[in-house]
Amino acid sequence: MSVRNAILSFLAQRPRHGYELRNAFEALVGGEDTWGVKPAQIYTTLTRLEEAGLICQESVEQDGGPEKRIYALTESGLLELQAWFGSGVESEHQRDEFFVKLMLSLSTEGVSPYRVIHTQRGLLYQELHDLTTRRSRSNPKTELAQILLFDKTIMHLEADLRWLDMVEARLDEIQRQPLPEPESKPRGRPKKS
Amino acid sequence: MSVRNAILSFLAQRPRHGYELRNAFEALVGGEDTWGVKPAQIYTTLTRLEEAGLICQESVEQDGGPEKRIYALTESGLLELQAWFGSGVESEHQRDEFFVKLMLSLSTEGVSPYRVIHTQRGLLYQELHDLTTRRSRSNPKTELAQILLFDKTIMHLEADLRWLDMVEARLDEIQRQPLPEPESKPRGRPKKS
DNA sequence: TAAATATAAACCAAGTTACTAGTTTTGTCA
DNA sequence: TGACAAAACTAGTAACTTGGTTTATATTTA
Repeated sequence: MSVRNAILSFLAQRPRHGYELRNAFEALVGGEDTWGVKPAQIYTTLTRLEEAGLICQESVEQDGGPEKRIYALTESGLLELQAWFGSGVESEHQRDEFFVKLMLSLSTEGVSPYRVIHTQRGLLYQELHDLTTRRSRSNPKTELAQILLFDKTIMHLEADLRWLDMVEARLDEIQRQPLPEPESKPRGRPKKS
Repeated sequence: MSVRNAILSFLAQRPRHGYELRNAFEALVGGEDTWGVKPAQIYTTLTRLEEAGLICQESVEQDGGPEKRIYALTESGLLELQAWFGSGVESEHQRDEFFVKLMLSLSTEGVSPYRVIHTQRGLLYQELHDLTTRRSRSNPKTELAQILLFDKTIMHLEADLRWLDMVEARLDEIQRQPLPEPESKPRGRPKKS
């Protein structure tokens, strides 16, 4: 979704071709190691946007080298973009992979939930360390936006670590509660009872 | 990925058929409004897992009604599952849609970044309110796991809100910094230096 | 007929792997 | 000095994977 809308937004500034869009995006998010977007993704997204009528091919340059398909925003593309800016970004509510893993580890024999937590904590600390290092290497005079993005991720990692401690402390309690295992219900409309 | 691995984990307990797996998953994550998984996703995932050789059809029950394809875990499926439990869940590092939107709003005319922040804050407060309500309606004697999952999401939302304030306070500063227009890299073979 | 179990086929959107092919610059060697 | 290979950039295509949705189905039972 981000890449898609970013393309629309760049094309709202002026018509561009695929490679130009890729560079613009990478510059915006902070380069390869932050959000490396592969060239192919730009082009597949462009064709999908064109199919949807949100952009159109304006012209094809060919100054000696390979072709440059120049895309431009259509009216409906502009509307879509404005709708995006006007709406909020919903969080991935409750779809937490680690939570699922932890719950499953409680009901799977041969797997220790404490070990699962331990492993996860190790990974989180690792990621936290990497990010703080990279954050401290950034220049606040020119890369403030990047630093703020680092801060956001760091805050999330710290929250995850606090949560992990919380869960670990109450794991016995969770384990004592009945596991939510539904038995297969009988076929057909349920009895009125 | 979660659904996929959850299926493997359920099949590790005992062989089951599609609908049974769906019920097990919904019971685990807490029902429709938390993580509604459509039946079709279970079946598509099952066929993909079978193609990958991680599960196999053990038998087909047919007690009068429609067939029930019973799936079982294979050895390589068990290995895969253990690998999953043994590894950590990596966070979606730095791929933040709202950050992209905010940055784009700075360089798109006709869009106010303050408005974008305002809208997002409204949505976050809304989500926070909904979650705290639902959390308070849960029973800690029987749904402790669910409550902890609510807590995790709530902690993330709170972090997002704090971050939003932080960013808003420094928005002028960000705006004064040069927009990261893509720097064109030097072409050709790099100098030996 | 209403409501539930149980499954299948077709499709979709985001993103990846692997590839082609030309361009520009630098390094090196005969 | 001239030829040429090496390395990186520019620009794009095709095929595939993955996670998920839409829609349609048949069956059972109150």
